[in-house]
Amino acid sequence: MPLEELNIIFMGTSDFAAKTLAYLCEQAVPIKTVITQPDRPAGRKQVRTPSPVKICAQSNRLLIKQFEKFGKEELAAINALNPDIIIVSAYGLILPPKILSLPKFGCINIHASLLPLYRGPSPIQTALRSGDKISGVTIMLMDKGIDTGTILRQKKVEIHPDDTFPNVQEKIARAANDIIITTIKKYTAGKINPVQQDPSTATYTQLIKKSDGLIDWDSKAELIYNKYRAFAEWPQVYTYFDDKGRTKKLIIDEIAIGEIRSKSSPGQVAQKDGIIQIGTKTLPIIPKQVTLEGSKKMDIRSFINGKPHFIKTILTTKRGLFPN
RNA sequence: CGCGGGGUGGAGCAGUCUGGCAGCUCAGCUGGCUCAUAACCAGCAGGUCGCGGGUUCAAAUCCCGCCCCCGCAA
Repeated sequence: MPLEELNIIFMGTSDFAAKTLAYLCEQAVPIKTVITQPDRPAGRKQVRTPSPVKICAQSNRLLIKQFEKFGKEELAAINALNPDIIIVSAYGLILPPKILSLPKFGCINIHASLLPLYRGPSPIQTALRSGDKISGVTIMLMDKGIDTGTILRQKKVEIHPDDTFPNVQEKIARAANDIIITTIKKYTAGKINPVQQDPSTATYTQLIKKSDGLIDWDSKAELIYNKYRAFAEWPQVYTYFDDKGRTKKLIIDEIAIGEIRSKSSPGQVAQKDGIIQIGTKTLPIIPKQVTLEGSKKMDIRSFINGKPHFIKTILTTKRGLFPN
């Protein structure tokens, strides 16, 4: 069905969703209305900040609606728009089932994994943490469950060993853009037979908390590295550092894995051939960029210039729990 | 009034509590040494100590006001 004849609503909030919306606008797909989460307080000043989707919608002069909840009024408002189809991408809240049946063609969802793998809120991060080499995007029809709907189309994406969250997200968003328009056209023309997911192979992802970024040095270097890749954008990986008796949080912005197994015990900082390395259960971790609490992001060399006592300290997972 | 750390040569920091010559590591420059190094030796240059006011014989340091950066919280 030609897109021009469809009443399309786009629902989304995050950066990932904004990439799709931007593409749809670029391709002149008529979006009747954009629904995004209300502006939330953010940052140190707690300023109410518009979502990436809202910013994109504004610059494309689209109609924007922001609902605090989905009660009768809100549903009626959506119904009044007479949508033929709603495209949902990373909206961030679970939609009430009543919305799903409002549009003639239902709600379709863009999900950043190859369902039924990685259902839930953090598919990209979970794929990276698992060290997966393949991920992808799924376009599906939404039903009552979370990411359980029938599949319209999927596209695979390769993940390279040094990919981190931002560029994997970018790849997957691009894959989504590659298929979204033709999928909608074919689906609304009745040319796609939705395929059921096999629930026996389904896996689930968790909402990520800031504290998930804490590094456990007593684990394999590969696991720490994968965590760093997954959380590169948010919440980042961090450890605690005894700065002359004061425990401080140290974010490690950029790391690599050393090639030679070191004798250092987990969390032990050492300098070898001028390179700072931190012991793990296996290979050493080499920090390259760090941010100390209260300070700016800097390269490890600069950090050592100011705090030479960092070498020989033992990093830990808790505040105030340092040996000696 | 949410909590906390900070602004000192180009980079990262100490010095501030207890006022008294501007200090450390790195980078830079000059020369030297070495088969060689993110190595070593000798020397040089580079600073309105965030901004404004106050106290004082004397302020990076004490007092008042302001600006900016960052970690937490949300």
